[in-house]
Amino acid sequence: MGSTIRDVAQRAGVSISTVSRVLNKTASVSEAKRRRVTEAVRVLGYTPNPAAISLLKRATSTIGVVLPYISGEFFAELLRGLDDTVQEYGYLLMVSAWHRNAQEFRAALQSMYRRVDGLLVMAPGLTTALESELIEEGCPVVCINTPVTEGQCDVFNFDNYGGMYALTRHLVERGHTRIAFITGPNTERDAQDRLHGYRDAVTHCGGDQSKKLEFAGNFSVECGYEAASKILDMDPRPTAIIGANDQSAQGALRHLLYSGIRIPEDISVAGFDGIPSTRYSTPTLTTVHVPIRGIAVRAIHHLLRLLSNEKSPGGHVHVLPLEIVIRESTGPSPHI
Amino acid sequence: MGSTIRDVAQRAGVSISTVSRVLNKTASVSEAKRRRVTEAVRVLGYTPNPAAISLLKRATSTIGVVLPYISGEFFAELLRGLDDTVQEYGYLLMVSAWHRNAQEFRAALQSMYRRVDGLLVMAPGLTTALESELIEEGCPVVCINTPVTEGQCDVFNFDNYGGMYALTRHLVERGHTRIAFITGPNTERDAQDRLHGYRDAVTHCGGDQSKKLEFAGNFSVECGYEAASKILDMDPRPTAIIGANDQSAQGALRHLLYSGIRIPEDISVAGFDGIPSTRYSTPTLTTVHVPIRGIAVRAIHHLLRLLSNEKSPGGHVHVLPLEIVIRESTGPSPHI
DNA sequence: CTGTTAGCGCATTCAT
DNA sequence: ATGAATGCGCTAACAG
Repeated sequence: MGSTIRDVAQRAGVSISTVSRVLNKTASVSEAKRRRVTEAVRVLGYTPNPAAISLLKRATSTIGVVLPYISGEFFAELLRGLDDTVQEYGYLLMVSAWHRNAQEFRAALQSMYRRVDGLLVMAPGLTTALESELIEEGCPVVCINTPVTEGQCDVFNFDNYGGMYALTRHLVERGHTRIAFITGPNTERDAQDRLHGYRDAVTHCGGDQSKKLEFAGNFSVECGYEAASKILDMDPRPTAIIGANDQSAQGALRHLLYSGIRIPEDISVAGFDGIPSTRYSTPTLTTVHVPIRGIAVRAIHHLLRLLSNEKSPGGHVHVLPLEIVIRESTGPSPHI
Repeated sequence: MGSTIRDVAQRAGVSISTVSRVLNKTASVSEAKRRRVTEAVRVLGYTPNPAAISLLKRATSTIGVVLPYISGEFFAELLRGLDDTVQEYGYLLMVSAWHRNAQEFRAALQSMYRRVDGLLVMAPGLTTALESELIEEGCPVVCINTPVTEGQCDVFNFDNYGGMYALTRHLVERGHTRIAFITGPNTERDAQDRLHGYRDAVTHCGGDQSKKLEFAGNFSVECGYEAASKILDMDPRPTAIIGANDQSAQGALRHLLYSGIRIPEDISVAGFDGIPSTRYSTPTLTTVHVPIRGIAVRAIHHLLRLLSNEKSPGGHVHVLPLEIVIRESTGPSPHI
């Protein structure tokens, strides 16, 4: 280890260009020298220095991932999808999380500068000010679940509005009129879209529309737990609760069960995201399935295509439709 | 973007060495030139090319993370802990997962070569053959939850054996004698240690010791679900089930509830890891808490110390004690 | 086919 | 205090 191309050349008794040619198959080399080089490489355990290649070729074989946070099943699944996919193409993943503030977002972007060939960004709370910086990053950028407006980079979004609209309508159609809603962070677009989907569905389909039914949350289990506590005190009491994401719904579920409420006889609970544990919550959680892994794979494929110049960024916004996963048997269903 | 130190020098009317000196504060520069340089840097948005620095300094400000798989809450929490910590020190995280086979492990290691200053490896199924390659990686390596034997790199492990021993003993003391166990992958040391902890506790404390009570699993929810199905058919039926990890316990829980079994009146269920959702499973899951984030922080600190030559690798094995988290109220407890 | 040479962008001597 | 020159490891263009 630690050997350079020069060491290999010396050991094989050839010039460094010959070594390079053998390694990169960039020109034909006599069989004799080829074998001597190959052998020397093996013995020395030689691996080209990525920094030198990067300096020369302006490419790093690395994809940068910038996420608003890393926690919960959602991100594990996302990262796994990203990693699996880039590995297929010989790329590496550089990961950096920021914590919902512009400065850290900038820092994360900055730190990736020239360390990655392309960037995969998730920034549900992206502002136009930050957006301009994204574009100037100097490398192809693909966004996931991010409100990009200026059409400078391609985006893969979920139909957060439509998914929540459908979920809410479903509940109204099942006879619920007072449906409480636990919101996500009001700085994030996906959370806002879900809120609007809920509001519109309630309005259009004949549910109670009242701001009092909306409880401020932040996508955490804890906020769901607290919201449920307030919801139970309401009079008249809502007959259904929707969490802006699964975690807040799970928090609510937790509190209701503790309070002796029967689900769904007394109150129905639904979430959003379709994280694995919704399948084995008790009772299992009706939710809207977000194909996280699928979007990860698609986004990476798109990004790699941009890198190979097969495509140019067109500011395309892909909105993926979402499907409700209905699980409302009283007891747990056999599906896991 | 895309500007080099030469561009900055030209714009400021100085030599590149002066620019370098200003940027790195490596020598004193006249106030006038300093300001011209600073201004030029600002206007051009200049950032040094990491590849050049890396080539020159043989350092990348990057920590590599090699994990056996990325899924579930466990890894999300681990990664979050790692990322938070390295960010404090201006490092970046390069992540690569492998899927329980030696070839992918080698590939992951290989791909990190010279791209990272240090390596954080988790390889519960590490064999001695692979271990030797780890050592030759050419950069400091710190392991987590990995059976390193040759004492060449430092390790932070959990007391998997002791934790499971304590958990099993706890159940025996509560009157259980027939305790079923859902194992983890038999290629992984942590899973084996947990199994041995279970066996020894049963033996020492007076439970039924029978291989028939052991069900082969692989840390997944699904295997727990299937194992529970077989366990229910046993005669006499076990009165308790321990999953080698929380996910398999949750899978078992899921099946039991579906089958109308009351927990814990009919059968008690316990897991291992203490992932967040054990707090809002129904009923909440008794488990052994593994301080994932804590170990992530410690391991990174240790690795960074190695990098700064404050310490040299001594083959130290740190075994962290584990604590049982008992949650066995019939209904969910108010703690979330 | 093969060896020599010129940079990639930068920190670092070495002169001045 | 500052500029010129060297080289980190490598590929590619250039001569043979």
